[in-house]
Amino acid sequence: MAGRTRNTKSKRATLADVAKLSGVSAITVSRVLNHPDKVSEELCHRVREAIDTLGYIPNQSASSLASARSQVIGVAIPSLSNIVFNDVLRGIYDVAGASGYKVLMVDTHYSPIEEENMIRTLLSQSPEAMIVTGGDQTRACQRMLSSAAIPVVQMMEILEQPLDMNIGFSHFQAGLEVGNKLKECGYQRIGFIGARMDTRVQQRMAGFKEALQERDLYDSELFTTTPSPSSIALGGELLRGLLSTSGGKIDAVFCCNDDLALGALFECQRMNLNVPKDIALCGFNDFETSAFVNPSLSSVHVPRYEMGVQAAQMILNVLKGAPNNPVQVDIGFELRMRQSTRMSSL
Amino acid sequence: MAGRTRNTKSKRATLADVAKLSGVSAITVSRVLNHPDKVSEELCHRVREAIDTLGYIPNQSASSLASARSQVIGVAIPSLSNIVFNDVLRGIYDVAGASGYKVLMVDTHYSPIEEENMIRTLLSQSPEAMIVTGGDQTRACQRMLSSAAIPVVQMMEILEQPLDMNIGFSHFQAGLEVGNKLKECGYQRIGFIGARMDTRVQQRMAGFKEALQERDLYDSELFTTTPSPSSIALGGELLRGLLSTSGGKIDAVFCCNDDLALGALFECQRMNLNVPKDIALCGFNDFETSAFVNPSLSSVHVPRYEMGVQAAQMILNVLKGAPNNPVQVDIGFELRMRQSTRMSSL
DNA sequence: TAGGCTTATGATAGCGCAAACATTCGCCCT
DNA sequence: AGGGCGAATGTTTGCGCTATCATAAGCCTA
Repeated sequence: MAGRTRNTKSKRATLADVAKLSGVSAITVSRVLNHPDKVSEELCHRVREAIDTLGYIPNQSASSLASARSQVIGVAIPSLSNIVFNDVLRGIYDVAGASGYKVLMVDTHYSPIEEENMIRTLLSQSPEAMIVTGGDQTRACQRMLSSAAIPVVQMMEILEQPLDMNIGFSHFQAGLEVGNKLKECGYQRIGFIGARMDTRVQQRMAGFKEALQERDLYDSELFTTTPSPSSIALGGELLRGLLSTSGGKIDAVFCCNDDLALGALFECQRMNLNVPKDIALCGFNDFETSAFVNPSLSSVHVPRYEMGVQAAQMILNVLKGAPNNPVQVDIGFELRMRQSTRMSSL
Repeated sequence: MAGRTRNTKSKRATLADVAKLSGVSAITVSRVLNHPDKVSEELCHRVREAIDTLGYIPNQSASSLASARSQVIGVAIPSLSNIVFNDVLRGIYDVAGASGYKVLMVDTHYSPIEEENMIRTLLSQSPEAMIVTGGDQTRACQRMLSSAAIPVVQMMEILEQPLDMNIGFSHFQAGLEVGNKLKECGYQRIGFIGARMDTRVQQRMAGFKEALQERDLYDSELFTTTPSPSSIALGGELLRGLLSTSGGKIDAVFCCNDDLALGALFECQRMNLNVPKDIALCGFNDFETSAFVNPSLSSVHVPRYEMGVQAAQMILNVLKGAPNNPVQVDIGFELRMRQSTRMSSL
């Protein structure tokens, strides 16, 4: 019905309406809402009653305009499909929400151009702070963010030259450690499958490659990548492709994320390949499924929720005027080696 | 750096600044941005140059206040952890974003009380429309939504008495059909495990129960529920519990969602129970994993992304003044029976 | 008891923008 | 040539709120 009756001009109640009804000035009503300690209990009570009877809801636009405080934190993530960002978002929402901030989130679809436009849109809402993903914003976008003169957190990865604050971990290092681990396990013909290939995946791959090169185990033929978005289905396809082009002589594969890894695992099962005997698999991100699937999937665990929480906290600290807020936080990662990489001999 | 230099008062440029620099009146600049067809090409160009050099970004609060149009659509979902809502959100974002609307999303944590507060907050942003989940808002909340006099879509389920517009499907019917299907397959000792037990899960369970009762197959001992949020881990636990309390005499289990179902499946594998020979499993929501896991998991497919898309479209239609916009849409569902319920005899 | 202080409330102004109305100019028609 | 019209631009006003300053009343101290 609401949508149907918009013509009936029962204008939304304003501060002035509440003021009139409760017999005080408008500013007093404002104070009841924003600084109740500065108003006598009796008036406070009377005003609140008026607010209730009128169903008054403050107009945040007017408030923002008058006070230059929007109570909004802008967040830009590259994808809503990727569950990884979901967990981070949840952390941000939980912390920001608890402090009365609204979160205005945009999805940049992994495109710096789109990111620039979306961030411009976000900035038009006068956010008090911004949380963005990674460091490959366009120059124009970085300029906008800087001249907005608000706290900015770049998250998900550790950057050499952050715009302002930064939280994440080294994807290169993570890839390197996975590579080292697979070497340690004694695998000899080690492959890689990657999808989307955004900067973070590229860094993981670079680290992984470096680890393999160190013992001359790197074989470019065993590295398969595609710009397509990753999915379980794609993981199966990439694995099958890798097996066929390499003549099947592969004993371990690092998948750039758990979507691909699970897809690869399920595909192996359908091909009657034993994991890890015939082929070992390692993923990245450590989804809940990975710990429970059989065989359980080795992966790199990242404290995503925690990262969102801390990103928001860094913001709130600055907004509250905390003096020595950390500027760069390495939240780390953790290799979780499970059955999918256990050597049969062990 | 941005966060550190907020004191340097290089105030953000305003319309007036742009107007002065380009030698026109403020309203002309406004028109260049909002109704460029009403301004001569030459002026348009000059103004845009000034906008670029000043890095002008409009103040949406001021715009909203002056024009009574916020360009914001409010969305309330019960959980960010539940991937189900992710897909819906994505649909909403894609459609709303493409039409220049911003989405302000809140997470109500499955609590009507919290929902009421969050929706109050949302309404203070003067959204032009709202999309909320389900129909169990508090009375106060429903009153707020109605008196906001904006289009409202309640989504995820079909409601008897929607506040305004409504899109979803019948969870009762879905549960009923799953029950009928399992009966058809010849299962005799049929159980149910459910988590969270929000209204939609309750409806699924009710439909399922009705289907079983019809042939006297309902056994309350085989129905296990918990208010805890669902997870893969929990699915395993619930299944183990069900097997132990029922003395193992169960041949099929309907899990209220795919998290639980996958957890149950993995647990069966660890207990060396053959699915579907020893026990059949059916989930709900049809995650991508469900189609690829081995054995593949029967589930109820729901067009979530599509639902988000259509919810947003219904909103946009009303905002554009379309005359006969549908008020209630049943988006349906589809049973996808896979290996986890295939009788060995078939 | 005067002076200064705090506490509670109010009056005024202005945040940045767009709606509404006003003005100007050139053009067409008769 | 005069009236009428539309396109292009400008002026004024006010959206609803809060920052700022002003005021009034009470209270303490010396």
